[in-house]
Amino acid sequence: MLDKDEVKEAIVNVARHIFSRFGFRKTTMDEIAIASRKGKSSIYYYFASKEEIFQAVVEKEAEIFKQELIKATNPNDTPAQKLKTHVLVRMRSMEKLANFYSAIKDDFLGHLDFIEKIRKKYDQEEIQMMESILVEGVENGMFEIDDTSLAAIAIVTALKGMEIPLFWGVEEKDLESRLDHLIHILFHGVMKR
Amino acid sequence: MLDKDEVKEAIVNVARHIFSRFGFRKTTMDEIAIASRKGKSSIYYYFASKEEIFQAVVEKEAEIFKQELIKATNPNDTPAQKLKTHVLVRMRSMEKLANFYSAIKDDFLGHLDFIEKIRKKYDQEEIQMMESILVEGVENGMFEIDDTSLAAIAIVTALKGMEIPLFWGVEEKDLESRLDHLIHILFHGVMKR
DNA sequence: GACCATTCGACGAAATTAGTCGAAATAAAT
DNA sequence: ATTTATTTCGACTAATTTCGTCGAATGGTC
Repeated sequence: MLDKDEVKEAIVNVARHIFSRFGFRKTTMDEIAIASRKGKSSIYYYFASKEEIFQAVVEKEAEIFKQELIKATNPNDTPAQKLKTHVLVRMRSMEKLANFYSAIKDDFLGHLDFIEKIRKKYDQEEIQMMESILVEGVENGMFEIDDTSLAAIAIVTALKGMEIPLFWGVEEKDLESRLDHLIHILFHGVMKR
Repeated sequence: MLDKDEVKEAIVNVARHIFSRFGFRKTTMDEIAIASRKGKSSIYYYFASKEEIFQAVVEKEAEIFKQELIKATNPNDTPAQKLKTHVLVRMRSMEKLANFYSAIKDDFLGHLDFIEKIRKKYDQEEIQMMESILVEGVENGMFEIDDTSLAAIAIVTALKGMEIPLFWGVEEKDLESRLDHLIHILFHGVMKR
């Protein structure tokens, strides 16, 4: 027997696929119900509204990115290696996230406030992850940073602001060198000479 | 000033993108109008109904496949090389076509007759292209076929029936060898020893 | 000006959809 | 066994969306 939260999660997973394919407006509650193999009222039993499911989906999307970040990071890596992994994962998932957001961009004009709220929360977590990498680097003597907190904010913000097209259409084999180049630009001031 | 057919084609091109992204049902005439930078009535001035645009889109989709086939074929190639190119282009575009049809598969249950009609027309053209390759091969003395017409039908039908998943997820580097294998299976009885 | 080709916004009838309601089924508790 | 709480569902409605129409406006050509 499935616990309530598990059913909710199953529904969110189904909804995630449909939303990311068709966007908010073009996704119907009936579709979500059918794809979840549930009656429509059952969906409303777990979620108060279409927006509430969507909110859960966005949250899940952010959570998945975070998990990928954690999974890809090897604790034994040097801080420099961790930086590279972080950037790599972010760039990879950026494409996915960009697809997701472009699928819904037409549906919300302006009032994306709750999405921004979720983003902000996960941005802060990402900044913290980044800072712990930087702190480790400083302790190791590999990095030279006065204010790691500020530096973490600067780096994550820079990554976030980075235009994705920079990486679109880049061949897999060229990605590595371009990544190195990017990291060089970003972290040149951080590494100890 | 644009001629009437050019405007129609421009609209079809716009509609093609929207239909292939959202399917038939989830694509609205207003969207097509806005994306075409036309008033909605103007769309209806060129096309009688949503289905009529869609029909034109399907036709265009098939036409594009045909053009790709023609473009990829080098007249100076040997018949054997032409066979390979034909199979390669078909497999590549199959993926695209499959995406297109999967986007609309839920919208029409059963009554896809006009789509089948268009397909049939283009299948016949493809069979003729195939036959001319076979005939050339026979004249060259490279192939040994009694009834080229029948052989062309058999080969194209076989290609059409081939499951796409056979090629999905296959790495680019492995594609070549798998293709050779397929061609060997398909054309073994045709090549002169 | 008269004529044709093309464009358009506004409108209505029909279809779709978000969310509700009451009830049925299922499990848990007494 | 009976009550109670949890979960499921189809049918319904009010509000929105959407296809296709209508009549008019625009602009070019004779």
